[in-house]
Amino acid sequence: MSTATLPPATRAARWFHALSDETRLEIVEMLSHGERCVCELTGSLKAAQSRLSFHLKTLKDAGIVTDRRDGRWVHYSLNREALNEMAEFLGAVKPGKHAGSCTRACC
Amino acid sequence: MSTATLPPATRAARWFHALSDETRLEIVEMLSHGERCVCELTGSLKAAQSRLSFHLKTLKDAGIVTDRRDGRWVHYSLNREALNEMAEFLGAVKPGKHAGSCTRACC
DNA sequence: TTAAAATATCAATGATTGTTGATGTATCAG
DNA sequence: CTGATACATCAACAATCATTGATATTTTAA
Repeated sequence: MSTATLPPATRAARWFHALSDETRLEIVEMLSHGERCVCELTGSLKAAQSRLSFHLKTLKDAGIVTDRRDGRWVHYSLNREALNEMAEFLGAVKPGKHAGSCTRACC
Repeated sequence: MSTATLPPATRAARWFHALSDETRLEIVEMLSHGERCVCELTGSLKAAQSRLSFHLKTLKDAGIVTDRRDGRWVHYSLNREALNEMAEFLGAVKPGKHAGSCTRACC
């Protein structure tokens, strides 16, 4: 279920989709403080367990978070690499990057 | 139709949603080379006109692009500010930012 | 070995989003 | 004024996504 082999635009679209939901952004915010287990997230975000699980899976499938089982708990943490690549994408796309070499075809 | 007054998480979710579609990412890529009119985008991306228009509206509503009418053409360009804020969000969320001050509640 | 806790998965449903083709609107050229 | 061009909007439909409640799985404790 890795996204590593997908074409770049597809990968990027999945990353952005994973962050396009407020609940998932809250999860990401919490994980930015460090690894958290699902029970902590369920407690803080007022969300049903299966809902949380769904959103965590969405984030995981997109490669934004990783999980680690420890006994009966599962701990989630952010994947720094994915966040870096997203930031890189945004940087590459900033206006002005290509200035000069880009003429317009019409109008 | 501005997003300026929305709560930050809502705003961020909309930005990310706007970039969660491959067609829109292609549009953004093209606009990163400079302002473009719809006819150029329609030509390059193999997409029906109404489809393009829909995606441009989505990007515009999210504040990612701006438009400028010039006679019978409409030119779109990237909104540098929004891209900066997205990058800022990603930077703020990178693991390690809060190291030390964050203890875990359980597990 | 049984029971309970932590989490995942599933099926059903509803909500949101994207696509298509048709029609509307503004602007310009003749 | 008329017709054509560039673009937006709309309605209908299809596809994707999120939510809920129920059930399954794994692990540990008693």
